Amino acid sequence: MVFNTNRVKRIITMTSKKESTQSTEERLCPMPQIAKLIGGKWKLVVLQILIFHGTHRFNELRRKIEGITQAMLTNQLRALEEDGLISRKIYAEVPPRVEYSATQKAMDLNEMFEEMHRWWVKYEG
Amino acid sequence: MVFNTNRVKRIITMTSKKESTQSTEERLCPMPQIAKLIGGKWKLVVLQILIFHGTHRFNELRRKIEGITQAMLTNQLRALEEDGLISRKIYAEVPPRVEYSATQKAMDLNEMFEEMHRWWVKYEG
DNA sequence: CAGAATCCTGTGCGATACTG
DNA sequence: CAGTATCGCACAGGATTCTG
Repeated sequence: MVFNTNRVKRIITMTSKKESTQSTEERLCPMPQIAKLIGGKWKLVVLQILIFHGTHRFNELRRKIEGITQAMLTNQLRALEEDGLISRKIYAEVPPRVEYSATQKAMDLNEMFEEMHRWWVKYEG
Repeated sequence: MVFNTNRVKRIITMTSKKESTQSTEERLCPMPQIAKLIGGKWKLVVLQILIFHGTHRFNELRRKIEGITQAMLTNQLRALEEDGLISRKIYAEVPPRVEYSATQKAMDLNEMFEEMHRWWVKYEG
């Protein structure tokens, strides 16, 4: 083991409220549920942009995310909004303007993104 | 912005090798590719177990991961092995024994898991 | 501009049965 | 014990068209 064993133990302890009947899947933080929040092909991309590059309009996102269709972007934005990860602000203008931005809940994912990024640079960059 | 802006700037700088033609998706670390490595319904679950709970045999994993089928577990383990995230050690015994463990590459994801876990506890725990 | 509404397709995922 | 081998479906993901 190269990583800090104490930190690992602490995490395992934190997560094991009941010792006996629960599966490992439950005692650790439940990845399937996390996958629902940030899984899929686009959610991490959208979050990354909104977290690190600030508020964007719909078509700004669309242009920045190569390969995504309008429908998919709409879907992902709706899902993210439902999960409280992004906020949607509509301006009563003509032409209509809608701005998307990361909520605090999403902002707090930035540390995770940083770790993910360091890891990526180390092994795939 | 609540989070540390300097760190954010540093990350953006780190990732932008070419400024001009590349999409944001490419200038930041490419989430679609990361999703290929650790995405899907089971990979994070398997990795979490192997990283934080050490080496496991096939059926040990199977028992710990509620709801997974043999076929799926095999698939995910093969994929993870191909990506260099887990190692597979076969013992020439009867009955056969195969042990799976996290590689260093996977071990280095533990910080990301920790951040993910802190976030989960804060918002969903 | 920012979508809604359709329709369509690939494949992620799973159930089941069989094997060295 | 630790797998393969099939089969099949639901659903994520996508192309296209229409609208306030």
